[in-house]
Amino acid sequence: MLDRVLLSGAPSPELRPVRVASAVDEVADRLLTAIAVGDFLPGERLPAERELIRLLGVSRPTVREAIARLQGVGVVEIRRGRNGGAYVRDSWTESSAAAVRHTLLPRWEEFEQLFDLRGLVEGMVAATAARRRHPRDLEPMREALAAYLSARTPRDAQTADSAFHQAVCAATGNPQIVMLSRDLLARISLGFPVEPWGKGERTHFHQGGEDHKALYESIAAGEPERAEEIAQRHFMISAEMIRDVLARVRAAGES
Amino acid sequence: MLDRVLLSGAPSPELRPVRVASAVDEVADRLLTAIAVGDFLPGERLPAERELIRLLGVSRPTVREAIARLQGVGVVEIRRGRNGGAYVRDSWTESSAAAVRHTLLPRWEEFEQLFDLRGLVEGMVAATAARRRHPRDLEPMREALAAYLSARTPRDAQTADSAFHQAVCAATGNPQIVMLSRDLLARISLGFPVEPWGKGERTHFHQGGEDHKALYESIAAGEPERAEEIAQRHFMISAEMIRDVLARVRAAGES
DNA sequence: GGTAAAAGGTCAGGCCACAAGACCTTTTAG
DNA sequence: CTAAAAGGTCTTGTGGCCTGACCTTTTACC
Repeated sequence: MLDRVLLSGAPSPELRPVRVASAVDEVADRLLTAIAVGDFLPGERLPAERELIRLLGVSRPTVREAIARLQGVGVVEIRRGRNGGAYVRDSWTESSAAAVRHTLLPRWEEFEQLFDLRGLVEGMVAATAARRRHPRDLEPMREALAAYLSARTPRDAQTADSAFHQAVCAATGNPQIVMLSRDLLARISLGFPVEPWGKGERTHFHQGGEDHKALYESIAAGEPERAEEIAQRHFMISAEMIRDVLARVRAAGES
Repeated sequence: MLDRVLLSGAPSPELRPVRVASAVDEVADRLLTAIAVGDFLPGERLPAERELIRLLGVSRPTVREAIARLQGVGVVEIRRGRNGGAYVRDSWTESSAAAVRHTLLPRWEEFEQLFDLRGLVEGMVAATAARRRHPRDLEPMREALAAYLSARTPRDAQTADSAFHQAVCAATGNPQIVMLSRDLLARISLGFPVEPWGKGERTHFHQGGEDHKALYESIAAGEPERAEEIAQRHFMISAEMIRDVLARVRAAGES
């Protein structure tokens, strides 16, 4: 009802102007999402152009322009010759701080809402996983947890962290939930690497380990309320860290 | 991890083939969604072509082809002359039963997952609304509830129902939640009208009234657990009805 | 150390969906 | 009866994308 007044007389929110996503837009978005979600970690190489053509089903110029955009924002670095390709840059937040300021800060309110939503959804996911958990679902969680606790490098920790949360989602037995969780992660991470934890945040890192352990136990024990509470708090802290990073970026931009 | 094996060697789910949505696809999808969500009820007329051009920012041939598709599936009926336009057909499920069978049945598993997800999400929404409710948020809910209880025609009930659930979402204070809820509704309703309740389902209708009343009261009283339980059950029942309708369609198709 | 393979870099030609705009036809309110 | 408001039709122009061939750079491997 309110929409009808707010949106310039449009009888439905669906009738807002259409933004025909071009193929280049789509590919650039996909690649950026894949990087943000952690499918390609800093230092790793994206598939070769001709491989991406095959995977994505688009032409080479399209892929090239998409990659050129990522390069333009400082997300990847192009190397030529054999073993060349688009390499994800280390800690690309710093190099693209300017881009972050221009892209993210104006939409900050939206990000706060997304943080909130993600906390709620992941809480719900954890509770549901605790209710429906099946013995065979616990196995991957145990594995990921072990990998996380024994991780030496931030990269390993990140991979294990991702695997763990994915395992929790999978334990709900609903693929749509996995997709929703992944989508939220992508929308939140579009501006910065998955876990923007520099060297100083190792402490949180370990606290995160406690969180993961407690979350696993509450799910394994079938305690929905506890699982929900832990997950929600966990993702709140995660959001808090990103806020800190952003605050630093903002400060750096104003100085 | 598993994805890397399952998806034909793709290193990331984001690298599946791109489907560049054409402008026509997008517009047709928007219109169908708007109808499915109940922004345009049976018997009502869509905005005129030239109006849609203005709203959607696309060219006339594009709008025309999109509308032609809706006509092709039997969703709208075109009338010419003054006061002409695309009118939403009454009970278009029946007229397009064949389309339903070909479109929906193959994806039935996905729909079951969406029903499940919707129940969980709406439960979470209700609980959150109960926790965060603000006096000014309760007003629209009361209004919609009153409208629902005093509705004479199914159409009025439908409008009020939609307004009520939207008000609950709004009470969470998070616009992203409103969008998520709307998106889920759209994805579920894409095949059939919002509330596929024929004359025989009036009983459920009334029970729905009880649900709405109880939901409002638990939110107003600030009882998250009760609100969550009511909402979840409410949407489970809703899903059950759609299952019934589909079962009937399937039976009609096999006979 | 040479060479071929594997990557990125460049370019030209052709196609198709879409945008813009003018104009025709049908219906109906007034 | 007439003009307005709708859908129906057509033409023309353009931009984005695909195809495909070829060039350049680097490096693994013989």
